[in-house]
Amino acid sequence: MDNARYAELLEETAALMQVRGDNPFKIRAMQKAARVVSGLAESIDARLEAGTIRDLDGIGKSLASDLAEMRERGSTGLLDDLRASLPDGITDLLEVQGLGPKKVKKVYEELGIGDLDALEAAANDGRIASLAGFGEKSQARILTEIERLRRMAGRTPFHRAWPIAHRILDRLRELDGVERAEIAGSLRRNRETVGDLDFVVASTEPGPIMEAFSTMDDVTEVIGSGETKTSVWLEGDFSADLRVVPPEVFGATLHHFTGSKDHNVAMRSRALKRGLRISEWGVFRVVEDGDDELVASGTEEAVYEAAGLPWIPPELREDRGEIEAAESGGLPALIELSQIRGDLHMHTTWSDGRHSVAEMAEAARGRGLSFIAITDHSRALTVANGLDRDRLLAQIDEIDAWNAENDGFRVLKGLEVDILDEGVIDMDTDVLERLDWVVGSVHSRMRQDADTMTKRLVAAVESGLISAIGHPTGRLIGTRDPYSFDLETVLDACEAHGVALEINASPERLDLNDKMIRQVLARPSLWLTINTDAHSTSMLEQMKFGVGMARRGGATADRVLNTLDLDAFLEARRAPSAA
DNA sequence: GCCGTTTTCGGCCCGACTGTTTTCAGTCG
Repeated sequence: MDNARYAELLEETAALMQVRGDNPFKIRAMQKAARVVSGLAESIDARLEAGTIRDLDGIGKSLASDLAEMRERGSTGLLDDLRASLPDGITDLLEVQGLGPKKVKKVYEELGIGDLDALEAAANDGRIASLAGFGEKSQARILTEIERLRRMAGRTPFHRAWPIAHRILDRLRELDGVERAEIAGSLRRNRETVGDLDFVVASTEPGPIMEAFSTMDDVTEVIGSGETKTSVWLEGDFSADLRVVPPEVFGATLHHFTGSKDHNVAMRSRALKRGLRISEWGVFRVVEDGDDELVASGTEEAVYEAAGLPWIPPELREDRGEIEAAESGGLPALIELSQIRGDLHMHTTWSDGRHSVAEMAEAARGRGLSFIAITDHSRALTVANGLDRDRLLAQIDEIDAWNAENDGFRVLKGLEVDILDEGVIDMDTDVLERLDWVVGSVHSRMRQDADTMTKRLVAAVESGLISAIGHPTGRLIGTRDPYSFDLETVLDACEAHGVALEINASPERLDLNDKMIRQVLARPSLWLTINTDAHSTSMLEQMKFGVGMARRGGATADRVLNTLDLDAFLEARRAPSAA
């Protein structure tokens, strides 16, 4: 059973426990376990077998036996009981904004409502408003929220949220009285999907700023507005929160709204043990029989310092051990965009790109890179005008000619070669051996079963003809699931043959993701590469998204092949040569 | 249910905001 399934079962258990009204601390323990399991690089199965399951933070005696039972029969006694006593669709009700466990319990117990359809019907005929604690407004809100829930498919993919967030940020920064404005929330943490957008602004005059925010073009509805906080719905069914605070508390507020929630909870309970209290208003020393004393609030660095910690990069703030690492001086020096020297996956007009080899080279040089690899598609990808043998040979000549005329920047000869069925490489070996760098990618028959796909990828790696695996899971965030295969088995092969794993920086892909990056990092001999897969000069700027995902995975520059200078890179890469 | 720099019991983050309320419970992040 894979970790995601364990996490689902734990989450379902936690959700049902909420509706049943179980001890909130037990529920929190269950939720934490789900988070730990889903973020774990190694498999739960392996941990259970090795007897090391209880070494995990948040997994005690009871959860260890729950996990063992899940492995054995796909459920637990507790989960069976919960499922038997509550209707199937009841956890869907928790997805309705404004309905929490208490209210769900109430509508279920008093009206027998167990799914969204029943809730909608009850709201339509007025039964909700007649319940104690509910009223006309909550009933109307439930209807609009159900409608919204049915329209949207969960969290917003990063690549959709990012441009909108930056447009709003730019507007906020132009407003009078705004001293600082930043994006917070999961977008700042570079998560691949975001629940909503969060903005933090420093100003002494919140009123006009919140007014301007709530009347922006994109706003379809104001959800709420208080003295310091405004929440709105935006076009496209996702929400945005704005918090406006005095400049002297900006750091504490930015920290608070960057989250994650779990990171904040962990920070706060840690602070409590040191006689400190942390809120969005600052770090305070708790004073008995008096006002708590402000210790820090201006910058995030000061907040962490007051808590006895170094600043923790947002990408790591998920309560997955980063606080302990910070405490022991073990935080990784995460890779930064400025450390990237080359881009090893991009397309030109030779296949489906919009710009020529020379244009891509000039644009990359203009961005401060010192080398790129041109990796157009191979012939199997006919829809992308893939290169056959002769056209690739002609491109090689063109690149040689460009390099001969240009100093101080190098264009490497490459190919994004299709990995066909059974791992067959879609180009002649003698041509591949003339290339500097070959990205092997799967673009066809993606729905093969895990065993077939694993063998296909392993065979491609074992050919010796590829330098890296491109967008290794094939996923498109929110659109196409990753194909199923066993990453660990493929990594075994990559270790044996010196093949690198790509972090494809295209924001629709972000592939590998953070968890898989950690799996790669756990094997010290493996290299990562971070590449844009640019199909135009402007797309070269997407490198930052790949770096963001690498940072979430905990990657340091010394594990990323394209942070090396050209000579070191050429020395370290797998040069294509038949195995 | 988990956990330990006030250890094996007794705690477990914190504040803003809303709606239904006459002082606060519930939700959210």
